[in-house]
Amino acid sequence: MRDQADTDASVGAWTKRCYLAGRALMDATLRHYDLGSTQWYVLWHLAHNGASVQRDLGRALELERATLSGIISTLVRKDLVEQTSSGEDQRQRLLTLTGAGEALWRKLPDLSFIHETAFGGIDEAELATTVRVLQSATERLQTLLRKV
Amino acid sequence: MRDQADTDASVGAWTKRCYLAGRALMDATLRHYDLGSTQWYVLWHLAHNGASVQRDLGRALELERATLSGIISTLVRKDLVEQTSSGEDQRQRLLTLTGAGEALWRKLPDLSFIHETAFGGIDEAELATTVRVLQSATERLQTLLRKV
DNA sequence: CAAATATTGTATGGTAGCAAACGAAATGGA
DNA sequence: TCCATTTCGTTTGCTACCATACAATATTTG
Repeated sequence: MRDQADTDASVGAWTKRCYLAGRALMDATLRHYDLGSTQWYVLWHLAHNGASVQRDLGRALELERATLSGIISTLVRKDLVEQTSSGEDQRQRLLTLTGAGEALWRKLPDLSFIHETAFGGIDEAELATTVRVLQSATERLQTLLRKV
Repeated sequence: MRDQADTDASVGAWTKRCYLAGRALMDATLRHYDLGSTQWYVLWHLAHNGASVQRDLGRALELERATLSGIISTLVRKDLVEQTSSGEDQRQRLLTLTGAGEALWRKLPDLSFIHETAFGGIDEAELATTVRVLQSATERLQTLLRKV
């Protein structure tokens, strides 16, 4: 018998559900192409905006340096992305799609509707409020903890 | 100079932002106690509901078997949770807080407001719709991909 | 200019999550 | 009863995320 994944354990409350459900959907689709969802975002950005310095890509996709660094290294290992030094600033790395990367991108089904469903439809005002509440709560707690 | 974490890289779109922001807040607070946010949820459940079979805990917190298994093993390693065999079903493991686990729980600040802010206030109808859309999209894509 | 500081990317180690495969135990049907 | 199936927990291997620390390079300041 096939030992398939549990279906009784979906994910927690709604932000978690929407976030992880969207990721799960993308992952399920991208598994056929041996790609992760964040890897897809990187290819997406490079395919639409052309070569990019790693720093800028990180800001655009709102990923931590360290996180992006890992993602990029696996994409380089898969020969989908190339990392060259950008002439100007010797610290920066310029990212470009390789031929294989462009070929794969053209083969991929259009996932932007997933992106929209899972991550779109944002109520920016509500988001801003939530984030502000969380931030001030963090600060209060941090202050309290420092005193202990 | 202190090499602190980037602050320019918050997280992506709003589900991601809310989900990860909530986790980040809990993690920042719990770091002082060497606890992760999901570990906190486990202690929380055990402290409020008493001993629990691992299967039931998994369903209550909506965690995958494999995910929970890992979490439990680190909590056992930290001697906060005990895993005994539940008399009836020899496959099941009964989880209880150890003395150290209860002591730690009593020391922890109340994080339920974070839980509420980050994960509460769910519009269940909207959630259900979103999840349904995502699921049918998954199925459509899976079918398409199987045919290729 | 030299020294202090900031920025960029990398590496390490941790948490959290999922899929797949496995053993052990329970259950259901022929 | 016996065999197939299901359930429960674990393990392995992967993605993704963060914090921390570090080297290398830029930039700012004295």
